[in-house]
Amino acid sequence: MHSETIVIMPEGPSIVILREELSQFKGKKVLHVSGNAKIELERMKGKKVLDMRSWGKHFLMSFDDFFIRIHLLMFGSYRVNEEKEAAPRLKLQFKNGEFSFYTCSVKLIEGNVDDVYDWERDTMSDVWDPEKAYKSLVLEKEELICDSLLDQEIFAGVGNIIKNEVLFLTKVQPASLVKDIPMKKLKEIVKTAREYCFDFLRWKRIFELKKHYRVHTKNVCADCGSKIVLMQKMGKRKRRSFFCPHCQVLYTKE
DNA sequence: TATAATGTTTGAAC
DNA sequence: AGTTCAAACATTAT
Repeated sequence: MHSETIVIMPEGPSIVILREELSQFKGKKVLHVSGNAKIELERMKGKKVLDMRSWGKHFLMSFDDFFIRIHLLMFGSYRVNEEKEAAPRLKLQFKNGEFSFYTCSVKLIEGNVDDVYDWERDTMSDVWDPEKAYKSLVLEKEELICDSLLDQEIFAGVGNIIKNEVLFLTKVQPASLVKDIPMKKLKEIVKTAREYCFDFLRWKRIFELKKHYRVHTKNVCADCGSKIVLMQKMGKRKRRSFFCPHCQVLYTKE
């Protein structure tokens, strides 16, 4: 029994890693439940975790007639076979070990995950559907592309780092309106979002993610040397956007 | 030490 | 009544 830790940067790929680390408890019976989550904890006691899945930034544990949805939000974390100082929000103990979640959102939802989630919307899923994402994206005419990329209904799992990196890779400025971006470029954004999610996953696994940032938190463009622009609260989501004003195109109505 | 960050939900205000 | 927006939540590194 060894201990594992850490989720920071809880975007979709990090939740895939979380799910993999906890999969050792899939099919196992819950012996003890504790934590300060405001749900009926007892519902899990003595029951088997039938499945563990993820959808975007959601981690899902299925039981007989309900499932638990965990969202790490901004500051959530978890530990396997060890504890932090802080009180766990949810702790599950099994014969073969235990895990705890901290400062996260925990919900108990009646029914089956398949009734709630469209797996084709999850950028990390085997059945992710780029066509579907594209069709939803083009409808968001009046949105800024930086807002649409963070829309979990379209790109479940994409977070702010992925947003900034994808826009850099596709050479689009975050303040471009969706309706002003050519169809071909929108398709490239969809494709690149998916690909970058898997690059993020690969680098995250080997603790090399930050090393590969091209624009996020950077001061100087790696490609042209221009100063990277940081806008603190861009768009309706008010998130940080980093971009190179030289390499990235601002699409406008003209 | 004050600040800010990878995110979402809630409820007030219009 | 529907939309929008700010506040709330809460941890950790810099």
